[in-house]
Amino acid sequence: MESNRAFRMTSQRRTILEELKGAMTHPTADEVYQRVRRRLPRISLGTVYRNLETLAARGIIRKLDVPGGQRRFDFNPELHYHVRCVHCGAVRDVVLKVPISPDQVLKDPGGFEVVGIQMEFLGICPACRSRQ
Amino acid sequence: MESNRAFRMTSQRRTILEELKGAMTHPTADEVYQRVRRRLPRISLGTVYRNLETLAARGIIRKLDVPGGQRRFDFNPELHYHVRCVHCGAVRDVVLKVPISPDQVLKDPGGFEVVGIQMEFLGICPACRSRQ
DNA sequence: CTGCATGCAAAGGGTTTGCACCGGC
DNA sequence: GCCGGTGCAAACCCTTTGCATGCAG
Repeated sequence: MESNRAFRMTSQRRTILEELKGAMTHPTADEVYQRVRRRLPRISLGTVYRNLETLAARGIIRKLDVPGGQRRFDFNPELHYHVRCVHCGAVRDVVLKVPISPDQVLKDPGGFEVVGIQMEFLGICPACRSRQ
Repeated sequence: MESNRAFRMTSQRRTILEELKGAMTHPTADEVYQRVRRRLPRISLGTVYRNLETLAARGIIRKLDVPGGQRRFDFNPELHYHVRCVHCGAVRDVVLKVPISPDQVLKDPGGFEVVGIQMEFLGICPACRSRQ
């Protein structure tokens, strides 16, 4: 997860981190871009993507590869789980009763060496519920 | 899941279904296209996409929205789970010991009305394991 | 015949990348 | 000053769509 290559804290990178930390919403790259642009109007979307990628590769933030949707980013790099609103795509953290492990639930791994679970809950967020 | 609009069994649609049934690999749209093209050389990729979409909307096949990857299609429309190879992306069915429900594992849904789980196991497929 | 399905090609959305310049350290 | 980071724009990949034509029922 960590690399030894030099790592420069540019103003762009710092601002991206700050905005990501300030957002509880697990924003998409474009949402991060829009927020950061208010403070650094000349930043480019490419820079946002490159930084989110770099920060995720170093384990500073977490990349959420949403099934069939836009990628989102999470300031909290610790392993945890999410609910995603099936209407608007909003993502929020959830807490499990007990940790879940593959061999707890898996009967037959079909010849694969299982190394993890990708799990996400689907739901309807408060805003979308009241909107109906 | 079902629609009342007329549903024509064209040769393209039939061939796509047959090839999907014959493939145990949960192929991507392009993989289906390549297979079908051997039998119907003039078929277009757009037709494959449209048919896979239509068939999924009618519950005849299942669309697998893979996190951070290409969409895949499953001939079996029943709810079941998959392992995905983190190296080559191959997908295979797995069997669970017991069914899993959201409120079994979820402590705090964070205000969401939870309607489902999206779950996928990650692993290394036999082919990639022996290749290492 | 009717109107859904097709082939083709162009457009679309999200993400990545090549390149010359910029600026942390 | 070195070399990683940036802005810009073009390229990229996968998927969707508009349109005229084809063909199943």
